[in-house]
Parts: sequence; structure tokens; C-alpha cells
Amino acid sequence: MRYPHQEIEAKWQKFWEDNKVFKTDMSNPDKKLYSLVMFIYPSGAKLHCGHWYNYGPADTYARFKRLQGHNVFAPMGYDAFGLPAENYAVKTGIHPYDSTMKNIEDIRAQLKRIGCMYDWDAELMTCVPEYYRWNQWLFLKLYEKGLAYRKNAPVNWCTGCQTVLANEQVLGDGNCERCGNIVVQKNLTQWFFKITSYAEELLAGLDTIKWPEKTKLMQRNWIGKSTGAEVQFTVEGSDEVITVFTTRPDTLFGVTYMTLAPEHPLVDKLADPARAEEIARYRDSIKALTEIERTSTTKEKTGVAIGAYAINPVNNERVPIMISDYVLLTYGTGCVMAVPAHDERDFEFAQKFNLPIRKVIVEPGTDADSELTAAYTEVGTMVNSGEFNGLQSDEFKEVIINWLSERSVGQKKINYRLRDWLISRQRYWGTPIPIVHCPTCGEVPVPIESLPVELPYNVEFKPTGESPLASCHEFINTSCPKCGGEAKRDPDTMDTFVDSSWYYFRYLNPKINDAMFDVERGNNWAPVDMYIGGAEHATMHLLYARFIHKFLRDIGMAKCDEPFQTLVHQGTITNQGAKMSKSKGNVVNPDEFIVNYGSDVFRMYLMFMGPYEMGGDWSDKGITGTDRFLLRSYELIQKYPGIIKSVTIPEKFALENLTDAEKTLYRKVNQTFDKYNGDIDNIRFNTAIAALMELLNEMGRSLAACNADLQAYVLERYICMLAPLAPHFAEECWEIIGKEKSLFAEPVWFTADPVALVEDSVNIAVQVNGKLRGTILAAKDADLETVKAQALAQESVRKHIEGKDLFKEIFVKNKILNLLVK
RNA sequence: GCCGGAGUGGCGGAAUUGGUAGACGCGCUGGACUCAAAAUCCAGUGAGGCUUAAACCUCGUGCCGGUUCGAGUCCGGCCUUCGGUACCA
Repeated sequence: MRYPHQEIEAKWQKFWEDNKVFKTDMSNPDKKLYSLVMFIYPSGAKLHCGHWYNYGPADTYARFKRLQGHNVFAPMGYDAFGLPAENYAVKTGIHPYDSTMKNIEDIRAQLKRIGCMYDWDAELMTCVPEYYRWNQWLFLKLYEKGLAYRKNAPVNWCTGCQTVLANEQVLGDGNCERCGNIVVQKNLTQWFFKITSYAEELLAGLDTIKWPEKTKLMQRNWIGKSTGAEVQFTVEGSDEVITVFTTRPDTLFGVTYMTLAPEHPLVDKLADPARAEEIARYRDSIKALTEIERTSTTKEKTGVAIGAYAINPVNNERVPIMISDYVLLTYGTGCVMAVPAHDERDFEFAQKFNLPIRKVIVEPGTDADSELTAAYTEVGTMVNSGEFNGLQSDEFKEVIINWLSERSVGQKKINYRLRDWLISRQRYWGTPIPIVHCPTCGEVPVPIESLPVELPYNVEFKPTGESPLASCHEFINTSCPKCGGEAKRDPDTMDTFVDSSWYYFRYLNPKINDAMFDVERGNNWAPVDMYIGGAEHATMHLLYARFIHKFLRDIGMAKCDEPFQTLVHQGTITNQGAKMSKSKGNVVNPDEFIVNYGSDVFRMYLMFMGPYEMGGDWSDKGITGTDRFLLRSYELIQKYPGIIKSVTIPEKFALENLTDAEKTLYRKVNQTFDKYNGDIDNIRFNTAIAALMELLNEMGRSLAACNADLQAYVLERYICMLAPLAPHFAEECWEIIGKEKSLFAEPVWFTADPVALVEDSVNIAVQVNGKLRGTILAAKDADLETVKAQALAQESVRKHIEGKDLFKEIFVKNKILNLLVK
């Protein structure tokens, strides 16, 4: 008989909701535990397996902590601004606000059917002025501190979304992270947040948080710290100075030419006018290339000489200045000193253009005159470096930096690969940027008291490459806050990653209307203790949020240094090897499983499939296993209705008073409890469930033969352990055995009896010459002599030893006896 | 190219510090129940050899080598695959 999951699940969801069981008492931060999942984008599609795989297990963790007595806060909300809603409006004419609100309604209903312990009073959405005005406030605070600024720069332009993107939002193949269309470079004036000011701290902070090493490594690489020097080269016949950044100042004597980024402003100033045409032609030729082509490591080097010469400060040598697209304007100073002997790219370039290659570091085991067939980039002995010949190159590095500093032609320098965060978007459905452009006063921030700058409802949605707000007269035309004259608002909106960079604070008191968030609660509840979400945000949301958190701390709004103390990424559930997506048509709809098996079975199956962080390929093959497991549990528990009322359960049982069957089960339940705690704490749901299955199998064998006190003891613990994994089911069972209070309303947890964790006899493997020849059951901690005697009594062991010379015995207590014979 | 993860039965996957490989589940096979089927329950199930059967033997954690009494686990060299990154000076 199938247990009535539909009834049971509806019953307990109603109970939890009616009784506000999961409303968190925010005023009590003792034993607080902030458990967060990345909030949901309210698309028009239904919740899919990926959502369930994120939210179900995360809820299991939160419920586990609640049963353990923590004051758990687990909110859910909507990341409600963003392009899909606007693209949908372009296509259908349905306003993003209307479609988003409708989607939120639908998604809320679907979320509730999962049966998570969300505190629905803390729900928030980012697309309403009550929320986004604080993005504007944040913007103005950053602006005030010089950390929000506008500049003209080469930026990523998505040809599909018709807007600029941050570097983090361009995929490795040069396509848009969101829509997959090609991203091109454009020079535009855009708003940036100065995340680079926090580069060092963002790097250092990684050592203080419990995040997957993989993710931390990705952030480290993304920040890309490199230590070296800046060196100034003068230019022959000019007052201009070329500053280069190099990690290899030890190779300065090997410089044979300079390379500038083709777009570098110095090029026009320095170039020989006779070469102007050639330079223009070169610039044109690379403009036609896509970003991928231009940055491909396999592309052959190109470039031209600009007819000017730089002077090397260490030896006053005159070297030609080249331009080449392998030098990027956006990294370092946009100028490179070229040392072909000791840099692979320079080597390749020099070979192609017949530029001199001068060795200044000798590879150990070779000599100064041997020809280089490739750049030598390791440590060696200095040559051709004047007075410094004979030094080791790594020591020389320090020496030359000091030498440069003393002469004011260079200094030690740390450089980061991280660029500032481009936050403006030429789209409608986002937070308006609170800046007014005045013909007389220039760029003027909107006064904080005039916030919010509301997003107007009536606009034309056409992806023209310009924000739809620009053609909305009632919005764009305004008066200058400074001089009162006619002025225009900034037409752009903010990247939606601004919304998500501080939402975890807003959840704590989402209705507060005189501050961005409740600072006191923030100090009590931050950081988030457990954050669960996808790994795809490693260098986007998860980096931005850390930056904004540190900024908020610096303006006195937070005490802790990091937003997310522990981070876990759920793996990806694929279908036939491919990521599930609507366009591929391979999305698995959870609905039929919910109808046929119930929410509890479905979430449990997702957890049982394998390690949470690995994800895996979808198959519904095994779901009957978890279904049968709950069914068998249900049938067993139904045999003991109200048992709790007729017994008194001791905290512990004395082993000596138990029968063999009782002893076995008593040990098993305690051992399971112990393992279960460790497993859930470490997000190993699959093995926790396996342990419960083992326990159920043992209960099937021996529960009926136990005394009633022990039966109740075992059932109580068993149901508690099931509760985080199958919450509706466990509430029902809790009631069946006679509990009057809901388990989640009145959390209960236990401690394992340490005595029961230890077995009094153990299986010991007996090997002969390393091969398993038998096992024996011995008393715990039995010594070598006892075990050996038992082993030799076994025919299977003895026959491998007889007639041979036993010369060594290796014995590991309670584990193994290895007999070596000749 | 570089950085990181992963390769274990027919399948998903288990295996403290090196110590009985394959827990748990699916599937499959046989049996019970049934007029029959489904569901459920019980038993078996890594491969091969030998045997009426049991016992027993050999091989087995991507490949090749090494360390060790003993390697899925440690070391060296590869292969496959999935992520990340892409001339970062």
C-alpha cells in the first residue's frame, strides 16, 4: 500500500504555514544560523530539476540545523530584474513588470510545493522601488568615495543583448554569458565600480572563508596578482615617457625593442608621420578581427614599427618601438618591454620580424654563446648585463628594482588582472542610474533625499543599442539638482549583479524603508553561515558580493569581512550529457515525479543519486528505490501507533541488560546517528541516506524482538534522522508514534551513546603474503597471539602456511594480520 | 597551451590515517503470494576457472611503471573526459 503522500504533504505544508513554524525570531541571534540559497530568477518557465537540486538539499541542511537547536533563518526571494523579461516584452509586448509579477506568483506557488522551511515573511524582490532605491543609494555612496566613475574605454558589447557587459560576463569563447551571441569590442563611455581598489583584500580574504578550493582558485586567477616593477623608458627626441610593467625586471638588459598596444594614445604622439598610413592600416586590420581571433594564442604575431625609438634606462640603448595586437591596452600600462630571449611571445615576434635576440640569462648546463631555439624563462646566471654579470637572475631581480628606484626610473609594482566592474547597461529592466547630466554642471548625482529615481512604466521596448529610457521623455528630461536648469537623466540601468551583491542583508528585514538594510540585524546575522548555489557564479556574483560587502563594512554598515562564510556548489544535473535547457528541449519536469511519488521522495532521490557537489546525468531509474524505502519505513512505523505514550524512554540503555538482538539494534541506531550527523554536516546526503537504509534493514530484522522502551527509542531517532530528508513524511510519522507537537515546531535532537558506538568483537582480515586467506571474528583489541592462534586454526589460512617458513607477522589491531612465509 | 576535478560491477555510486574493494540503491535471476499480472516479501548477483554442489583457485578500481608485508588510496609517466582560463608582459 502506497502511503498517501499527497494528503500528507498538503497537510503539513498547511500546518507549517498556518502556524508560521518557520518564521525566524530575528531578535534572538544566539545560536543563529543563516542558511541561504541563491535567489531565483523568475522566468516564465517552471521550476526544473536544477532548482530542486539546489533548494531541496539546501533545505535538508537547514532543517537538520533547526532540529539540532539552531535558530535558523532560511529566506527565499526573486532576482527580478534582467534581460529575459525585457526580451520577452520586445517579442510579445507584455510589459516586463507585468510578466515578472505573474512569474513570481507562479514560482512562489511552485516553491511552496517543495515544502522548504522558508521564512515567507522575509520574501523580497529586486524590481520594486523599495528595493532598487537602495541600489541607487549604494551607487551614490560609491560615487561619493570615488568608487563609482564614468570613463571612456574599450568595452564588451553583446550583439545579441544590445548592451555592454562586464568582463566577467564574457565567456571563454568570446560569447555572451547570457545569450551566447558574439561579443565585440567598442569604445564607449560607461559607469564602473572600482572593484580593483579591493583587489588585494579580495585575494587575502579567500584564506579566511570555507569555500570550495576550486572556486577560490578561480577567484585568485581572476584577480591575477603579479609582482614586478614599473620601468620608465625615455623616448628619443621627445619628452614623452613610456612606462612598462614587467614581472621580469631581471631581463632588462635583454630588451631589444618595445611593444605598445595598437590603440595606445602614445602611438599617435610618437609615431613618425611617414608611417601614419601604415599604422592606420594595421589598426584597421585588427579592428576587423573578433576578440577570440585577436587573443588566440595560436594566431601568428603581427605588428608594425612606428618609426620611433626608446632608450633603455639600464644601458642607454636605443631600441625600436613596435605596435602589436598581442599587447593589450587594458592590462598593465599597455606597453611592454620586449625581451625575446626570455619571453615566448617576444621570441616569436622577434623571429618573425628579424629583431635581435639577446640572451641575458644562461640556463644552467649551457653557455652564454649557445643559440636559443626557444625563449628561456627560468632562473639562471646573468650575462650581457654589465656590472651584474654572474648574479643569479632571481637575486638580481631585487637588485635591479633598487637600482631603478634609486635613479627614479622605476619601482616595485604589483599589478592585477582584475578590471573595474562595468555596471551600466543600455537596457530598460533594471535600476536607473541616479545621475543627471547637466550642460552647465556636468555629471551631477541625484540627492539621496530624492531617491528613488523610479523606473517609468511607459516606454518603448526596442533593442536599438540605446537604453529605451533615452527616448522616454518624461523620464529622461529633468532639472539639474545643482543649478535647476534643464538637464537629462543618465539613460542606463545597472547590471543586475548589483542587486544580488547585498540582498542577503536585505532579507533580514526586507520591509525597512529608511535604510538599505537593518544594520543591527546585519551585525547579528551576517555572515551567511551556509550559502548554496551554482559554481557558474564563481567570478561574477560571488566576487561582486564580496566587494560590495567590504565596501559596506568600510562605510560602517557591517562588521564582518566576508558575506558568505561557507559556500557549497551543487553539481549540475545534465540530461543525456547535456546541460538542461529549454532551447535543447531536454528539460526534465519534476511535476510528474511530485504527483507520482511526492516531494519528499523526489528530493530524497536527488540527494541519493550521488555526491551533491558532483551532480550527474539525470535518470529516473532509481527513484523506485527511495520510494520503496519511505514506503517500508511507513509500514514499519505504522506497526507502532502511539508507542511513545506507553513507555518511558531512558536516555541510554545499559548494554548488559539487552538481549543480543536488542544490543545489535541499539548499537546500529547509535552508530547510524553518529555517521548521519557527520554526513549531513559535510553535505554528504547520499551516504547519510544509505546509512538510514542500513538501519531500516536492521530494524526489519530485529525491531519486533526488542522491548517496547527500546522500540520507542529507535523509532524516535529514526524519524528524527528522516525529518531533514523527508520533512512531511517525518512529521506524519512523528504523529503516528504518539508525539503531540510537530517536530519542526518543537525541534528535538539527541546525542549518541558513546558506549554503543564501540563493538565488542571485530572482524579481522587474515592475509598470507598479502593475499586474503580468511577472516576471523575476534574480541575487540585482541592481541597478536590470540588472533594468530585463531587464524592458524582456520583451514583456509593454515594450508597456505603449512610446510613453509613463517618469517614475519604484521599485525594491526582490530584490522589485519598479515603472515609472511617463504 | 596552462590550471583544476573525475575515471571503481550491467547502472547510480560506497570505501577514517595505505589495511577484507564493490556499502546502499537500481537492474537482473530464482522463489513465495496470485487464476494471472502488478505491487510486496525472501534468496542470489564483479569476471573467469574447477566442481553434481560446496569448498577452493586466478584476475579485477582508465593505462604503464615504482614505493610497501599490503595501493582504489602514496610517487613518476601517460590516456580519456568534464569544468575554468586564453598572448596578463
